Amino acid sequence: MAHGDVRSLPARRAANGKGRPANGRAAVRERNEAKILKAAEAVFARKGFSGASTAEIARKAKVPKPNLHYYFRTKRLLYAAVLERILEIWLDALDEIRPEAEPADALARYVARKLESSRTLPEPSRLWAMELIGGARHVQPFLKGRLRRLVQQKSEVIRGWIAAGKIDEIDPAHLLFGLWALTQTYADFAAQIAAVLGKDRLDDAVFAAATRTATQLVLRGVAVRSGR
Amino acid sequence: MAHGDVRSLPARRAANGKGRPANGRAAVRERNEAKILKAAEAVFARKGFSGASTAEIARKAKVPKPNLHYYFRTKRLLYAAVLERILEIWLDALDEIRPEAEPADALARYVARKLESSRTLPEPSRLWAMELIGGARHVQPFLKGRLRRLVQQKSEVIRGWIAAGKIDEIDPAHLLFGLWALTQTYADFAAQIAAVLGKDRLDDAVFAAATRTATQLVLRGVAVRSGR
DNA sequence: TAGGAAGTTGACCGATTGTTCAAGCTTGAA
DNA sequence: TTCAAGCTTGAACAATCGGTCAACTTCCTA
Repeated sequence: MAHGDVRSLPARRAANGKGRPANGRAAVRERNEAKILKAAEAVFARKGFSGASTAEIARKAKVPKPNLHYYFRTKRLLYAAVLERILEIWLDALDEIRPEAEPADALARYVARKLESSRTLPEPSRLWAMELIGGARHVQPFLKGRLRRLVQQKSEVIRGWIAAGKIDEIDPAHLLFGLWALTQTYADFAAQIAAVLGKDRLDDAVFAAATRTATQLVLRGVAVRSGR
Repeated sequence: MAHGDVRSLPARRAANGKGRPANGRAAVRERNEAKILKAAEAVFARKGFSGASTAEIARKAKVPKPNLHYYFRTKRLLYAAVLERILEIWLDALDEIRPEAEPADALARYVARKLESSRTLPEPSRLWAMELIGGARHVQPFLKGRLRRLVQQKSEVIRGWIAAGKIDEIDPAHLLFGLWALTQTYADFAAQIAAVLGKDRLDDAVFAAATRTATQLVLRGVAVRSGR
């Protein structure tokens, strides 16, 4: 990642393991960091890094501004911490793409999971999109490293499916780009989709139709031969 | 649109019709406005509305900062002027979707045109994406009005294709959302795609593969029975 | 229970934000 | 040739920017 370790200001006794209720120094720290991270995520997602102001984040998190700098030394480190949290969410669904899985199941489940996280966690997706549109300066190492290797690895799985005659010929990487696009659009461009559909927000019915449509495009698009 | 008429500061003798070479007051104005709009487009596309600074736009356009305010009274009006230019580009390709067209041709041509503009004009697409992610505050009237009507109208065309048995059952609006997503991702998220593919920029080969993959997903996805 | 680290916060820093102003320059119409 | 309208621009505006500081309170530990 393109940032120093945030967890080094004071020593971090960390984890707390047990779901201890709410006491002790560590608990205070954990609670405040969470409050700030959540507020930061929302503001960065709407305005991008340079558009977001620490004052607005502090206001939304209901802490005085110097408190932000106490827990995260700079705006940039706060941004890095928010991005780091998002990476895992972003990658999570990809483990549906496994060699031994049936392509129809795997792809349908992947689409469903990605759409589900567009529904329940739209802000991380939007922040990620903002970062990429802005040139991905803060996540370049991740993209060129871990994500690139992961895509190569999953592409190998898809090529395996093709070789086994389970799906039609298709460019594996571009299939993945398509899957990302088809699913994240419902988080990133929710405002457009809602307005066009004449709704205030994207409700369950919209996501049901989205899942049906995206799944159909993908499964028929790669001509999955179901079964065995 | 969500802005006043920019063209009302002094009287605008406008248009110039003929491709007159480069003289006269109107020509100076036209040239400077174009310079500023181009620079503004690039900066807004990278930073969003609130993240962009008029100083950076002025620097990039190579004009003193007060000159910006002479031609576009405020930052917001400049932003509105940039957005307005983009709307037409955005809608243009949609006229491929016509009742009398063969679905296979129409959809393939639509995908190709959209990908072509992702390749040649990525910045307008990115600016549009930034605006939508940020909540679409400046383009809400357009989305709920003109775009909504256009989508309803094109959905009717697609429903016609379905009724005529030319393509399979599918939700027309979500098919359009999918088409937008599949094509604009190559402009909006170019940084991610390039990094993952190990390239510096998206070259012609990438766009060729993108066109093939997206077209395949769409055409097979809706099971076009090629006509005649 | 005393001491000190951890956490909180109002006031303030220089830099940058969008915007205004007034003075000067350029140019086309009379 | 005149001169007002159009255009240019350095200087400066209040407001906000990210960040610092020192004084204060809270609470764990020895």
